[in-house]
Amino acid sequence: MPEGEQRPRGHTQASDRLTRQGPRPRGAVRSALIKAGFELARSGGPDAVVLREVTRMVGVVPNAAYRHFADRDALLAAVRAEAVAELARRMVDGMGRVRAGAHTPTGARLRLTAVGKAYLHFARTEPGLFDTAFTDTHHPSPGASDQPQPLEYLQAALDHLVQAGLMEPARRPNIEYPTWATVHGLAVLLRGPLRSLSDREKTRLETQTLAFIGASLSAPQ
Amino acid sequence: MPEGEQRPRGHTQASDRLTRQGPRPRGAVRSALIKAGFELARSGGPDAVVLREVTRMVGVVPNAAYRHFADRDALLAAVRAEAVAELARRMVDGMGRVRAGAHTPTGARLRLTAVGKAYLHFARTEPGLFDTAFTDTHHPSPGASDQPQPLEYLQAALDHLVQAGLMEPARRPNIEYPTWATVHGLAVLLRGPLRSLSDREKTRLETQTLAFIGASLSAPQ
DNA sequence: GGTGTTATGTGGACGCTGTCCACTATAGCG
DNA sequence: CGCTATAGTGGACAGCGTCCACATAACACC
Repeated sequence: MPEGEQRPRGHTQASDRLTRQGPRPRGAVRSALIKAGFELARSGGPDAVVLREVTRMVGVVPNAAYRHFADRDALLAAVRAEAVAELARRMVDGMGRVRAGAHTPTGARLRLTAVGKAYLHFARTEPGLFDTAFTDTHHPSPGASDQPQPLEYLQAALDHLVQAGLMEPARRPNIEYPTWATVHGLAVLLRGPLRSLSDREKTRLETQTLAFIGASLSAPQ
Repeated sequence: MPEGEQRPRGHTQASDRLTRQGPRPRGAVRSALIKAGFELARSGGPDAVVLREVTRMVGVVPNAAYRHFADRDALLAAVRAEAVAELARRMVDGMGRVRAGAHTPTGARLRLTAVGKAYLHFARTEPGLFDTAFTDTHHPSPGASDQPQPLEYLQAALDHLVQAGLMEPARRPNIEYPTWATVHGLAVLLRGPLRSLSDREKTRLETQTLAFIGASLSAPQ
């Protein structure tokens, strides 16, 4: 025991608030835990979201987390939902920067590539959050809708592609999954087996892959 | 201390071999550790490869592992190399079942889809090994060549596609990466966000995705 | 307006993990 | 035959997720 600072036990007093960091506004700890977990996930991926560290950042004892989450996995699920929401936000931002109307041929094409580029850019610049967004959490993800939001934006972009006449309607059904798989797969490979490629090569591969998708979507027959 | 079984300390004797499991054949422990880790990875993925459990399976004290591997990560890297080798084996098997020659149009096409199907089948039937094969291990993977072997089979299949006249040579350069990304991405998504799909739907998506790849590869211009 | 219930945070403990250090015994070389 | 590198043992440590018992604050209700 280093210093002789005696801390009053039991009966908590007003002056105690500063040292004990007693009660906080309702629900503040819960969101603070998620926020702290989000920052840990950003810098170190899902494995960096360690319960004791999160509570330490919030200034609370480890057990306090169990008042808000069943276990570490539930906390991670909440952080994951936040990471997914952040990815969705980036995709919307990317699409929003396209000036051409969504129903014009060029607009439809540009929006689709904008969605893909935003996805790949997110994976490259926020690897921790990207890994967290797609980690497995036996607990169901809370908050967000059951359907993953990012998929919806891709679906909309593909629908516009059909409406603009750049893709045959017969090819449309379920095509969002091969499309998503291609972009997602490249993002994963660039973070994994292909991580030693230069930034220049990575960018070139991203461009080639988006063209690869475009070639399949607008293939005849 | 439950029983009064006194174990001789220090000076090890012949009769001791049975209880102490003393020295084993040279290098036997190392490969046994990898094999045990491989089985753990098969049933529980990379996180299931816990050093103490691996040594327990081999019948050796935890510290013994440190005579063969720098740390848990090095052991995991060895297990990962084994998982990659297993994936490569499955791909060769799948290609080998195609009877048509590799240089005939139908043979080239069938080989490419056989490679993709083997990849997806591996991910679906051996999820633990699949995750392990693509886990990150700060240690470089030992044993296997620097280039990932599975990629080489894909490259060969694509080369045959060009030679058979089913793909324009101008489209060939680096096309293995978008192709790999598509198959890998689908495998990952089916284990992640799309895991709740029925087996029937998954199989249909796999078929559609391979067709998606084929459409892009053999697109004109 | 006092009282009891519920939500929230604390303290201490347990078993598990990866890893380190000191020690021992064997194998194979000279 | 002796020495040195190699391989295995034993004990320890800190950090982790989690559980239990307890203390306190806010809130509802009569």
